[in-house]
Parts: sequence; C-alpha cells; structure tokens
Amino acid sequence: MRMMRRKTGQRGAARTPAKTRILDAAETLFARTGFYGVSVREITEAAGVDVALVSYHFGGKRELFAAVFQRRAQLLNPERLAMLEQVRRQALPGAPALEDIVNAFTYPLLERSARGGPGWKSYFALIAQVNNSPEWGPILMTEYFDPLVERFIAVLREALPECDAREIYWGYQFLTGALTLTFAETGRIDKLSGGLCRSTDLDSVHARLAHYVAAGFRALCERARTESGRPAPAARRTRRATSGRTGQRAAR
Amino acid sequence: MRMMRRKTGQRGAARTPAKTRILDAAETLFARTGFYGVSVREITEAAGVDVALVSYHFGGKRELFAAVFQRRAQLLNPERLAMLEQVRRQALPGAPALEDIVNAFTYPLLERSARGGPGWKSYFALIAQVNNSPEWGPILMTEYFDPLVERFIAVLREALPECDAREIYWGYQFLTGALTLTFAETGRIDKLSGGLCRSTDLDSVHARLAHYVAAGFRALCERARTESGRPAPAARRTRRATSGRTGQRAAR
DNA sequence: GTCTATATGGAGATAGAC
DNA sequence: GTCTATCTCCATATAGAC
Repeated sequence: MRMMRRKTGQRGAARTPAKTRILDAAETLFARTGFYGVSVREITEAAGVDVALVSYHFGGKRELFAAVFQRRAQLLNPERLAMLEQVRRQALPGAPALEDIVNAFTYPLLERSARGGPGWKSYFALIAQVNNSPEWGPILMTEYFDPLVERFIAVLREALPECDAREIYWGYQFLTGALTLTFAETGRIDKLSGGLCRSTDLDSVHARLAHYVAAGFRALCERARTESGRPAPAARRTRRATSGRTGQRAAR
Repeated sequence: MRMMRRKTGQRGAARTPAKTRILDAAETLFARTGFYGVSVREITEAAGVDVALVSYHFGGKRELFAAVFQRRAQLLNPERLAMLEQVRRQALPGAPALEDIVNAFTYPLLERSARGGPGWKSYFALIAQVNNSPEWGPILMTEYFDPLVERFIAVLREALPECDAREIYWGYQFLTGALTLTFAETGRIDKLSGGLCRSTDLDSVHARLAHYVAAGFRALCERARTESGRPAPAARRTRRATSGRTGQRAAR
C-alpha cells in the first residue's frame, strides 16, 4: 500500500514483491468488509498483480486471510511479552500494579494503531472483526494470541493472589472486548458525543483503558470475596453498591 | 426456526408466514458468517421458501439484513428504557447507583441471550459482529441503538455530576465492547481458562459486568479529577496506582 | 515467479405465470 | 403471495505458456 510504485510494468531494482503487495491489499480490504466481503480479484487488482498469484503464493483465499493475520501478530507479541517482563522486573520484589500489566498488554497495540501507519490501522480493524466472529475468533485469535494471553493472565494472578482465577478470566474477556471495539474505529462515539470524543483518538484510550480495566479487576475480586453466592447486582439492597430491586432477578 | 412445520407443502391453518421464516433463517445464518458469508439462496432454502420472496418481501439482501437487525431491537429498547426509568424512580430523590444503571442497560440483553431461545442467541451474536464492523456499525448501531444510548448516558451523567462528559463516553464505549464480545460466545474463554469459565455462561457475566464497568467509570472520573494533563499510566511513578516507567510514553 | 485463458459453479435480481 | 425460469455477472481455482 504505502509508496507502491504504480501497478505492474516497471520492475526496477526495489519493487515491492508481489507476495507483500497482496498481503498489504488484502489487509486493507479484509478489514473493510471481512473475509467474504472481498474477492481475490479485488485484492489482486488493488495490489496490481495477477489473480493467479494468490493461489501460487498462499494456496487459496482462506490461507491468505490467515497469512494476513499472522504477519503482524508475529511482530507484536514478542514486544508485548518484553514489555510485560520489564514491568515485572521493575516491580520486584513485589508484583506490578494492575495498570502496568494491562498497559503492557494494550500499549504496543494502541501505539501502532495510532502511529504505525495505515497497514497497522487496517490490521487492528481486522482483529476487531475476527475477535467477535464465531467463525474465525476461535481459530485465529486462539492460535495467534492466546499463548501470549496466558502469560498475561499468569502475571495478573500474581498481582491479585487472593483472587479467584475465574474473576481474572472474565476480567480479561471484558478487557479484550473493550480494546478490540476501540480498534474498529466505527466513529460511533464521535456521533454520540457530538464530536467531544473521536474514535480515532487512541491516545485518549491509552490514557483511560488501563485505569478502567484495573479498577474493574479490583471490583471483581472484591465482589468474589464479599458476595459469593449472590447472583447479580439487581438482587441487592444497599445503596451506592446497588439499590433496591431493579427488575427481574437473574437466575430462574 | 423453532417449531417450524417442515418445509413447504402443508399450508394448514397455522403455518408460519414466509416473511417470518425468512427473517428467522437469515438471523441464524447472518450471525454465523456475516452479511457476505451467506447467499439469499441459502437463506431461503433454510427457511423452506422460494428465493424470489426475499425481493418481494424486503426488496433485496441488504434490506433483509437491516430488517433482521431491526426486528428485535424494537422489542428490546422499550424494555430497557422502562427498566432505566424504574431504577431512576427507586433511587429518588438521589441518583441511581452506577451498577443499577449499567444493569438496566445490560440485563434485558443478557437475560434474553441466556434464556430467550436460539433466535435471540443468534441475534446477539449478529450484534457483536455489527458493532465491530466499520461497514455496518456506523449505520445499524447508530440508527437502532443510539437513541437509547443517549438516554443512558444522560442518566450516567446525573449519577456522576462532577465528571467530565468525555469520561462517560469513553466508559460507555468500553462497556459496549465488553458486552458485545460476550454475545459473540466464541468459546475463547473456555479454552483459556481450561473449562473454568464458559462463554455461554451469561449468568456469570451478569453477576460481574455491572460491577466491573461501574468501577471503571469511577476510576475514569477519578483520573480526570486528579491527573488531567497526564498522558498515560506508563508515565507515572507511585505504586498501587501505577509504578515506575513501563516503557515508551504515549503522547509524542 | 508471473501471466493468459479457461473451467465450473454460484451470486443477486426480476418478468411474468399461477 | 408464491413459484418457475432465466438474465447477467462474478466467484475461486487451475493448466500450462512464458
């Protein structure tokens, strides 16, 4: 995509390889309308290469989709792991603050989506869709990101040693949902807020998400400690934590 | 879907109308692979009706998609609004607890996804995809849900009168991201947790999400109050809130 | 590694009979 | 309201020349 030398024709010294051009174009287009919303012809036309090269280089459309997904995951995950380990070292002999753990998880992503260029931007929009897809999520997210996630969850558990593991898993799910919706940059918050917030403003997300999530984790652990057995917020009575009955009960 | 009387042929007294059968089948299939991942032929075959009826009843495939989306939104939103007003009344003369506001927003959805039957389950999986789609999100979510969201945000602002509006909008975005990923039920948390948590267990989500989100809102308001001007968690020094430098800074 | 040409099947939509 | 038949176009994939 960036700096491409105009279609086919001049194969001078430094022309981008067809395989890369296909990956770049596919990334942009898949991010826009998903796997089924783009044809390989659209991709190869945008890339300025021949249709048949998708089969040659990747095997088929599905393999191309996986290759797009894998390419940048490989670059991201080592950096995120390194940042996590750095955070751990600096906190020794104690455990790191939750905010720092969450930040090590999200910052490398937010930073690249904000300032890494259009390829990264598309990539994260694609992740938003895949993460929420019953078809692709269990395949691609699991394969390319869950090893890293397991490491993060292990460190979160160190930081919350009293906390039931289930609270951590649910807290992580809420985190990844909030994060990936951010990547979709649908502009919905722009309209809702009358322009006060912009979905492209990832620095604002960076400034807030780790605080939000860390507080959420702490609340889950607190809840598990004090009200195990209680089914849901709607069934409580005290003010400030919750007030009155708010409607139907959860269980039953 | 439920109780359908087997294909075409016996048009006895109470056969489900073709229009409904199409909506039901489309809901299931769109939820699985998205708008482009299903053909109208697959839909009408699953519905046991003729292909041409999609054009006749809806105009075309895109209009069918919107109709699927609209059908249940119309049922949900009045109930959510009523629950919100009930929560407000019961809290008078004060403002409701954040947990109760969030719960009024999420409970009618979680409850139906958990116990409303397969149609509702598919519907929410579809919402998860639409909410994270740069193509459909800005159109469908905005049209069918944002009027309701604006009302919720107004009540949240009443409950957090000192808080900058931007914090509320970002807090809402994180909420809707966490909620809709839950609806996708990708089974990722099952694998990650080794079976300790199940993505189909929406009662566990109901027991946790409002606490998590309410704590997150409070943390955002606190952050805005105490550290406006600070760019991000990575740049702080105190322990427990955050510790040390964790890596690159956010802004600049 | 890249391109031409083609095989084979499916897409969405509609005119018009019933 | 529903179905038959068909129009037109596009999909993915591959065989084989260069």
